[in-house]
Amino acid sequence: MSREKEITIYDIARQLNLSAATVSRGLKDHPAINKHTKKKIADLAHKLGYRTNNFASNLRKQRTNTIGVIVHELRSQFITSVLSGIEKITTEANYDLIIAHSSETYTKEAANALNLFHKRVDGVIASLAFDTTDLAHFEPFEKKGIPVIFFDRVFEQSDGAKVIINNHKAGYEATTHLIEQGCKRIAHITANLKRNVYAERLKGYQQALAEHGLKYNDKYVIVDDLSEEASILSAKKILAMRPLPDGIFITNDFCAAVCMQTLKEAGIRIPEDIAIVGFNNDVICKIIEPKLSTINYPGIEIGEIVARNLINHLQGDSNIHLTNTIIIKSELIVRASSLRKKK
Amino acid sequence: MSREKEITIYDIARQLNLSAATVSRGLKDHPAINKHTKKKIADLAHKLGYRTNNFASNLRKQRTNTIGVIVHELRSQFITSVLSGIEKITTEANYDLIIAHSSETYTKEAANALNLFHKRVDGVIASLAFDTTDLAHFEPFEKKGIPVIFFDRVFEQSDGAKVIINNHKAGYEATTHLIEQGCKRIAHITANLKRNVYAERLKGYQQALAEHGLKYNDKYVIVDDLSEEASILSAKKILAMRPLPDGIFITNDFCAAVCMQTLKEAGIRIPEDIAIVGFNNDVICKIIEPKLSTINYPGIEIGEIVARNLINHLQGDSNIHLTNTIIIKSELIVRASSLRKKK
DNA sequence: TTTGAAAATGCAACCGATTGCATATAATTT
DNA sequence: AAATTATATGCAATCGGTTGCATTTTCAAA
Repeated sequence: MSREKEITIYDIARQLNLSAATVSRGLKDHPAINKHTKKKIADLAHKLGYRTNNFASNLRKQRTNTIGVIVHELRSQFITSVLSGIEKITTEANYDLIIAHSSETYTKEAANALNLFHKRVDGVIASLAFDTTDLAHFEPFEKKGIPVIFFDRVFEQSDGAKVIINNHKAGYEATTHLIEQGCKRIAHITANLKRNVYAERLKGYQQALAEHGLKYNDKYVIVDDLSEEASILSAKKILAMRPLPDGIFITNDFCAAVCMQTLKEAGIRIPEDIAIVGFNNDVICKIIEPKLSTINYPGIEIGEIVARNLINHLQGDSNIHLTNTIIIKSELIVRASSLRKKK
Repeated sequence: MSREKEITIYDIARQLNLSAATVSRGLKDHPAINKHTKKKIADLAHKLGYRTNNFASNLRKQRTNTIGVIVHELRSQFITSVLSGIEKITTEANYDLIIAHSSETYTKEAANALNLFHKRVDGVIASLAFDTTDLAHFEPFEKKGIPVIFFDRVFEQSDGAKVIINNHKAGYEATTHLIEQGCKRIAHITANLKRNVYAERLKGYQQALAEHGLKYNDKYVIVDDLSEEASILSAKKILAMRPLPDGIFITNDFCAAVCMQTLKEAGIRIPEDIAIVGFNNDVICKIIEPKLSTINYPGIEIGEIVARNLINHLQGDSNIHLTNTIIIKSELIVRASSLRKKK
């Protein structure tokens, strides 16, 4: 069944009475090759159903034209948006993608990194797992000069390249908005504070409170893992608080949606009793009742920018190590879940 | 920076006074190699930081250990679940994955197929775009004996391998459930009827109506593209129907969620005025108010089964062409959106 | 000690595209 | 027509692992 012989440049060369070198150059539009020769080569290649052998080519060129992507989770609207942006750019530039996910564990993340290293990817794009506390598993890449670029979940203090939003500012704006809507006791539901994104948002939340003369209270900060079960638990903790909070800034839309639902079931009116702001601008925001205020975090753009930068670096058009941090614009989107006052 | 020389089996061979052949065999645990020699090779390889060169290996072996996946859309809960299942299995079996998405267009799907063909994937997993009406773009694979296995969106009449659910039965059960809840005028919102999944569900819907003595009415069937905008329009069409339907079977949860919301805004009570059943069992079902009844379509399992079958075939453990259709169990999940009667 | 078989290892030809350098051919200048 | 310069093409080594077959080593049986 698979007995058809593969066509190589040697077959083409023989039939046209040329050398393999000429065919190779002709196929990739080398300037030294005559136009007519190129045409003949291209025509015959097409006729014979020639397909280039990337392994031979990679072997010789010592490059793989492959980019590795490590994400913490696949089943997330935000992440798939980012991936879709990355895919668009890398495909255009003729790079392959190997996508690996760590399911939020350091161990799998390190294993994935090692695997990509052995696969000899030309570059890596990564977003860190919950419990990753060092970048040792990325050192082999650094030693070999293989560029690694982080997005979203990063180490802000490291000097690696990264694409992020200003999480501090986003947290500040979300909280300030709640204050402006008249909230006095604002809770915050977030995730593992080892991760920059959550730590920064918390700081923004704290700063907003401070600037508006509200006292920061540990008890109003809940850390969970953003799963459905954890979100229900978090909502129950909120319900048990005395006095009850009148506003919550939740670091993730899905988590916010689940909380909202649990609160509603307990008879809380939103936004009248408790106003809520989420994070990410997931499609879920517009489906839940009332619609969820949130921070718009543009996944596709992030993906495109990350990929573009990596590829420019690989092609020598720019250097990642110079522009070490890129900050993408994010903004507050106000919807019904937090809107108490008419404008 | 990237000046460190790559270690090859020749380096190891030289240092141990062995031939490259022995090192090659030793590294892959060939039975003809002495245990002690193997140990020495493995130790030195590790010490020198040797990493195998897959291109050289692939070039020689004429296999890529790569599987191509073509899906119609990345940003879908169902699809990412499937991908996550595929990824699990292929990673365990040490295969790489190239993921391409067609954005629901035949043109991109064909381009992706061609690309994967040129990349010489060992096998292909695919789910078709809305407007794909033939499988001509998969012929090159067939000619070369490269296995292609379809899931979800397939041509049921083709004799290619496929993994699906019984869409006819699912449509029948969803509709029958609505009838049992007392619905008399049941509408159906679906997508491009060229796609088996939607065509079959429609047939199931029709059969259920017929068996329960309800007349089938063209006007109650709306075809859209499942986008947010289209779903809102569909809901408006429902609202304009006279008499108003009292039940809707919607072929996709996201679409159902958007419709439900639009209907609610128009003052319709769910399930009292209109009962609704969706499809897929997306997380969204449990977040929307009232919770959405749906058909459970287990993405991860589908992905695992598809991948497992393909890999078994590639490794000669079984033959895809023999077991040509695999039907996965799906089932109705009843939630508040369709529950009118107490049990 | 000799012999035969089993166990280990080596030889060398692949796989197919790339590329620095040399050579041949054509076009241009003197 | 000879010399000079472009323009085209070819030669051959290279990338690194694999594998059929030959050769060597080891070890038990004769």
